[in-house]
Amino acid sequence: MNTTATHQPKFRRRAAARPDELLNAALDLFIENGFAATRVEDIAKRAGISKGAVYLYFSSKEAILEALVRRAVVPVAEGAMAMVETYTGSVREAITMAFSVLAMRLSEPRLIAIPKLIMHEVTQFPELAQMYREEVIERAKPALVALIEKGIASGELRAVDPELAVRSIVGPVALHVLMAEVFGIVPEGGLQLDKLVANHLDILFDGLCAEPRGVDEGGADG
Amino acid sequence: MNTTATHQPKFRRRAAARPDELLNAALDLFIENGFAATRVEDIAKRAGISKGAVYLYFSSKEAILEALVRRAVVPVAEGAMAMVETYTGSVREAITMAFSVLAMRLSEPRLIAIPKLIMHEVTQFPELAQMYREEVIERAKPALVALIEKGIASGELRAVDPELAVRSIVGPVALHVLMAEVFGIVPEGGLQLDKLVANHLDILFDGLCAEPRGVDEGGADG
Amino acid sequence: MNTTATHQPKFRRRAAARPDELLNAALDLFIENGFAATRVEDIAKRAGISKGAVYLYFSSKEAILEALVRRAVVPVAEGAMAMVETYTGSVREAITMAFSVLAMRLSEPRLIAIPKLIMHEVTQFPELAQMYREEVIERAKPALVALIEKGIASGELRAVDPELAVRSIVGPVALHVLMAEVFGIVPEGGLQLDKLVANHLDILFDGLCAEPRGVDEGGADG
Amino acid sequence: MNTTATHQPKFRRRAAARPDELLNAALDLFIENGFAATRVEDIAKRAGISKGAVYLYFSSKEAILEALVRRAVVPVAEGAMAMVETYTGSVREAITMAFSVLAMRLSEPRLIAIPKLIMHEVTQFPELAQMYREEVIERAKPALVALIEKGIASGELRAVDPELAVRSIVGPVALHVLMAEVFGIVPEGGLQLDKLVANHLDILFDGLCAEPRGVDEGGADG
DNA sequence: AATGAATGAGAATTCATTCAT
DNA sequence: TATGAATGAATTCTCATTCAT
Repeated sequence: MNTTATHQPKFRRRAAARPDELLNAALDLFIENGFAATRVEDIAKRAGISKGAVYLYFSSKEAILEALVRRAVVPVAEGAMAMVETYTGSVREAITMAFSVLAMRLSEPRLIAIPKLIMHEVTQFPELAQMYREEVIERAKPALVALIEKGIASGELRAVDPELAVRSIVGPVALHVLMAEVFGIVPEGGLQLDKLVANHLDILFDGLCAEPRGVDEGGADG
Repeated sequence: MNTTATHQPKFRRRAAARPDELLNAALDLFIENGFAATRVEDIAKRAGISKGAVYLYFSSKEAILEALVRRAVVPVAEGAMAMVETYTGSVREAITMAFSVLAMRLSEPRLIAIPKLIMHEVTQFPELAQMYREEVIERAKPALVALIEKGIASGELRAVDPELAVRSIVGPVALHVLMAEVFGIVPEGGLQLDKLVANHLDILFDGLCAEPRGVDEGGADG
Repeated sequence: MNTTATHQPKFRRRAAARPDELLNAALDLFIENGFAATRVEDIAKRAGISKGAVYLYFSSKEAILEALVRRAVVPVAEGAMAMVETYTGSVREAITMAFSVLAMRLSEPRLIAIPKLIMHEVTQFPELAQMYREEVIERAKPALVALIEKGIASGELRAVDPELAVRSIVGPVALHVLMAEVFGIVPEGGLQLDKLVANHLDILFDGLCAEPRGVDEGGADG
Repeated sequence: MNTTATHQPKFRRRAAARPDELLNAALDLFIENGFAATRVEDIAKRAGISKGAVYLYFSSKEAILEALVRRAVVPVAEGAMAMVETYTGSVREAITMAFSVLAMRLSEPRLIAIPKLIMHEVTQFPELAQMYREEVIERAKPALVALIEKGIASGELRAVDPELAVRSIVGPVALHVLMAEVFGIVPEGGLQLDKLVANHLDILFDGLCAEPRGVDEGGADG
């Protein structure tokens, strides 16, 4: 937000910081109570300003929701899949690495909150889902698909359908998080995403079946 | 409406059917517009009765939602995993069979609608999620876990973490449906759940990796 | 409102009478405080119902204003100038008669209130003025113009511009009322519209009449 | 905007002109949108200053309206009817002359705007109407009444009621303007006040003039 | 069992006005 | 003088729920 020479205005009250503070406050409350059940006044109060002041920064409650998603979407879209595209070494390593990053991100409550929020409000505001799809999913998915295609071409992977394989790769992690967030099904000891990822990658790459493999069943636990 | 000469035929006399008709109407509307945006009067109108009459059958709008979930939950919970528990033959066959049933169910709009609805409204009504968890998930999951444990014990499967493996099994399908329902990401030609399932089971059982395998049957296309 | 057989529903609360009661209440308050300063709740209270019930009958506050004007406009438009069109005898008699009717109408507070209301709110709701113009003015004016034209043709009146002469006929009465209503300039003893009309007609006709004049230069065009 | 190196020129330094600039801006906006629909910020923006600065010059929005009327009222009241009072020659000439001045004034949008504004806002701010009455109407009217009385006394005019005759004189012009301003009824080719005045005076005087009549019954009362 | 008129709490939004800078 | 961020009172409209009929 700052450019280089840092002695940012201090007069102008704090107009510059406000929008972000408001979005943070709104995100907290939307997560907690949902969009509909959150009153503009609540957002204002949590941000430490008055109800009216909110409208100095956002034209409506819905505009807050939209800005929230947009703000979250931009950085993800930017650097997100860069690493996958520039991987060196095996596909297995690349995906493993990607997952370690993904797992880390999914553990940050304020990041995972955005897709969750979209899930909740998609009925009322389909444009949010569209924005998320365009900015995040449609960028990340091709990167993974390309990765798989390269793996197949190089002979590292079997000839599976790359598009659908992406579901097999990402789905278990998504479900794990969803179960926790929506249905409150959390393993003892917390999400333990790393454990899930390890188990999942093991299955993913080497298969569930024991027999056909000559080598190393080794297993799931990290 | 009539006052003195009263012997109104009033074709509608199947009061017993009413609750179900109301739930059907409500489900349609909840799916379409979400719970909050659906007015009780809309439900009444679609069910062909008056707004006031709704309250003869349900004590509140929320009670309708709850009844909706309860109604959907019971049959699923009952017969659902029976087949898995009584499987004969290999684990691979059992899971494949289970998936073919699951895929069929997920294709029925009125069935998939329920977990979707819960996803949307869980913030407002956590008890719905709890009910679903208790009645559906907590019954289905142990069945699958047991299946995997048996497979491991019999040597058919490698020694993975059974709890987490369930995510690897179900996750991709869940994600596929979620992508379609929430983000509108539908493959050309429709959901094509069968194709996804085939590809997924192939990966699941035999792994993505080509090399270690002696046999490569080439995979994905169903 | 009634058709012939009169034993109107008495159940249905009193839905049939409500809109009119509401309009009456609204008119009173709009006159007293203006449109903007009248709260919907005030209207409801005066009509003896709740705020919410107002919206069962009118979709918005503005809709009330519009209905108010429309209601007032219809009957005026209907029978209003019929008498002028079917006059027998001299133009002087016809206009004199018309004025006696007009004066009577202008004395009814609830009738004069409508154009006053329009005057006040025309800036916010130009469509009201348009409606009034189309329904009332554009019907009444041609009737008077025609009357004058006939008078000129028959030699009873001098050759003045009929369109503009209408202003000379109606203007003084309008101004009299306006002065009273807007600026509170009321002659001692009340409006005394009859006295004004008598004086005005006297002036008007002894200028309009051709006879006493030796010369008739034909008048109006500058 | 500047922070440390402060010697802002700030070209605007004619504080003395500000109130008038504000009133001009306000008048424009009040005419266009009405008092209620005009925001203080709009006035400020049009006057080229900040919202807050408005309150350095006027204590409230209402005070602006009041000042507006007061400013308009003073000059009119001062020189307005002087000419009528000092007329020489016939009453007919004096009134004709007065009308030519009046017509000119009524054509100036910013002058006619004031009584229009009062008309619109009189319900909310009756004191405006009172001010206008006292300062403008109550000065102009007596001048005209006196004029007529003199005319009657000198035998130039018939014995009409002078007070009421003023309505006959001014009313048509007022109505003409009102029709245009409120109901949008404008003759083809614009207001054409001169044409109306010519026609009106023709009608007016050949009724007011005593001469052509053989008999003078004296007229007006009832 | 059924109606639909009526209620009233509740929330978003606007804008005149204040005040720290 | 001047700014513009901040305030908060005020008002429209919605809709779940009740109840007289």
